[in-house]
Parts: sequence; C-alpha cells; structure tokens
Amino acid sequence: MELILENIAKHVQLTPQEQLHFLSKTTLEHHKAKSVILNAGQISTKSYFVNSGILRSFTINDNIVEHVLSFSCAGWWISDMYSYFTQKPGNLFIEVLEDAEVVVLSKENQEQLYHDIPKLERFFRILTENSLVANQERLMDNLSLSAEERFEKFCIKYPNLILKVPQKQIASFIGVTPEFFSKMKSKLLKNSSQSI
Amino acid sequence: MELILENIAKHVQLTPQEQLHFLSKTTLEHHKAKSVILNAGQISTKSYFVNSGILRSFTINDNIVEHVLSFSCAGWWISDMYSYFTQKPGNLFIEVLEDAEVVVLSKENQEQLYHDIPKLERFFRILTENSLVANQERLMDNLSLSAEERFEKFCIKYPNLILKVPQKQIASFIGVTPEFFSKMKSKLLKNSSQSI
DNA sequence: AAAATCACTTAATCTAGATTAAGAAATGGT
DNA sequence: ACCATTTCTTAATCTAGATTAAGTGATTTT
Repeated sequence: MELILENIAKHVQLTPQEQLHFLSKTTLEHHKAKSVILNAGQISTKSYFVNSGILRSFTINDNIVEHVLSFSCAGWWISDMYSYFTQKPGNLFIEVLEDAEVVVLSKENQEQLYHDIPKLERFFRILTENSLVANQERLMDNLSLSAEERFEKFCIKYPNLILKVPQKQIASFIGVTPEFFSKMKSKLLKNSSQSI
Repeated sequence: MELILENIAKHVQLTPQEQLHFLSKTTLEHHKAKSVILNAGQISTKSYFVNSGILRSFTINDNIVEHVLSFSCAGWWISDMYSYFTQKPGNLFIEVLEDAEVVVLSKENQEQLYHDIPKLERFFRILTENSLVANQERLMDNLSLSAEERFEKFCIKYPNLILKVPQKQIASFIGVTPEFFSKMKSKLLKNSSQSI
C-alpha cells in the first residue's frame, strides 16, 4: 500500500474512492542526489512527501554560510512552508541528498482536495500541529542545551541519518561549525572508548 | 464586535448562528498579573485567546533557569501546544504578566466545534501554519543571527512589549543572559547617542 | 516605614564555540 | 587511474556571550 495513504490513515479515515481521488491529485517524481528542486527566491508551488531517499531544506546567509532547517526521509513531508502557504518568494533551498522518489502535491491541488474531501483539512491540521510542537522543542533545545546535548538528541531522533548525511550538514542542523563538530565528535569517541 | 470573531473572520466566514455557537463553547476568564494559569507537569486542557493583557509561556531548566517560549497579547492565542494536542503532561508554565481577559476554549469543546462547524478545522489549520512559519523563522534566526540582531528583530516585531515586559524576560526570549542583555543595551544606547 | 525581595547594572574573569589555516582523506568526474 | 573537488581533521588563536560577584534602585510585604 502507498506509504502516503498509510500516513493519512493514521489520522483520518478515507474511503477507497477518496483515496483514489487523493492520489489522482498527486504526481510522482524521481530526483537524483544533488539536484536542487527548490531555489531561494522562488515561489514554492509544491509540497513533497518522501517515499524514499533523503532531502534537506536550508538557507544561505550572505551568500556564504548554509543553515540546515530540516532533513526529510521516507514518510516525511518537505517544503518551504512560508513560501508554500503565502505564495511569496521564500528563502529556502530544497536539495536531494540521496536519490529520492517523492509524491508531489501542488498548492492548487491541495486547495482542491480541501474542497473535495474536507477531512483532509483535519489531516493537514494535525500534521502541522505535530511539526509545530517538534519545532518548538528544537527551539527550546537550542536555547537551553549545549552543542553536545543537542547532538545526543539528534542521534536519538534521527539514528538513520548519522551515517548517511554529510557531517557538516548535521553540524549545521544542530547549530555549530563543522570544525567544532569534528572536535566534539572525537572527544566523545575518546571518552566512550575510555569507559570500556 | 468580539475580537476573536474578527480574528476568525480573517480566514473563514461563519454565519451569525455559527458565531453564536462558537462563542457558546467558550468562556471568559479574568486573571491578575503574576497568576500562573498552567504549571509544568500538568495536562493542558485549555487554549487561551487573549482579549487584553499580556501572558507568557516558559520552561524551567533544572529548577533554575527560565526560558521564555512566547509572549501573547491581545489577538494572540497561547497554550502548551504539546500538552494540549497530545493530552500528556507538558513542561510549560503559562503566567500572566499584565492583568488579562482571555477567551477559554477547552480541548473537548474544540473537538466538538470541529464536528459542528467543519470550517473551523480550516481556521485552526491556518493558525497553526502561521505559527509554524513564525517558529521556523525564529529558529533560523537563533542559528544565524547575533544577539544584537535578534534583539533588533524583536523590537521590530513586538514594539509594544519592550517597555511592558521585564527586561530579563526579553533577554530569555532572544536567548541571552540578563547581564549580557543589559551590557548590550547600554552599548546600543551609547552608539545611538553618538550618531546624533 | 522598615525589611525583604526583585530587577537592573557594572565589571572582572572565564569558556564554549567561532575563526583561520593547513593538511589528510574521501569522493567524483573524465 | 588521475586530477579536482569536497569533506573531514587538527591545532592555534580569538571572541561573543556566560558566569560570578557586588552594588543600586525599585517594588512588595508586613
């Protein structure tokens, strides 16, 4: 069964017809690693649900420093929410890190679906609520935890990403420089080998 | 007209009957400054819309350090979203900073309203989307801006709070110690008087 | 109105993490 | 297989902001 339908079924019950209608409003896309599927400055007209692969969203400050906002792998959504919701140019890039298959939902079709299947309002409301709560926790973590503690939390929350995503991007996600991250990592490895 | 109805009207159109039904599911509460209307460890069963006054939500780390998550004044909602959505004990306190009148919506009644007036799913979805976008921006600001830049943004975004809210709480909100905030402020004042 | 508590300031010292720089290791393209 | 680019590491130096501590003024409590 389609991963995205399983996902919806966790929060609202669609009839088989509704499921088909939902799918008819989406398209499948395949993207190679390193392709950038959204650029800063563009209006984001699409929202992506990841079937397989890994993507990330990030900004670039003063044309130099990247800041990773999110990673998404199978079962997660990714988009520039600001731009997608407001239909104004955003400042996020979305890049494929590992060859990916994504379900694409256009803004237009999403609005159409809200009209055709009002239950989907509920589904996307709950989805957004969950994102908001996760985001608030991350914000508070950034205000109250040390880099080491944030890294520990990252390892617990995204165990599968640790080996798949370039280390400098994990550094950026938790809010430290790649150099400091490397230093911190080797310190952690030293400590854990001591304790054996 | 009720502030909360104006607020809803910005996103969805309710009939006069629906408006009355909505209001019938809410209650009004008045709270004095300094009262704590939600404690960490409790399950949050209510969501508050502020008619007047100021409130804040915050956590306390290791029983010592406070971290302000949000301020809310007239026209804003406030709650421990994690606890309210999941109905598990949260770790936020909600405190009244300035005598407040709030519209109270219980979790129960909110679910009832989703059933009675499905349009409200849409309203709360949009509300949550807007919070999420604002929260993501704040997160990225914390990762990429200096304390001074974050303070400038705060002044632009919440000009009315600067004089009303204790300075140490603004410090906490932007993520610095009260001591550093004080130092930064006097530096900014010195610089701006030089430039006259 | 005194006493106690709280909010803010100032200044000295300290440190987590940034910056700079250079080399080593991995990855990728032809 | 080779060269180029990117990623990671290490180490020295630097700094934004934390910590500690002491003092001042404002507010609240009794």
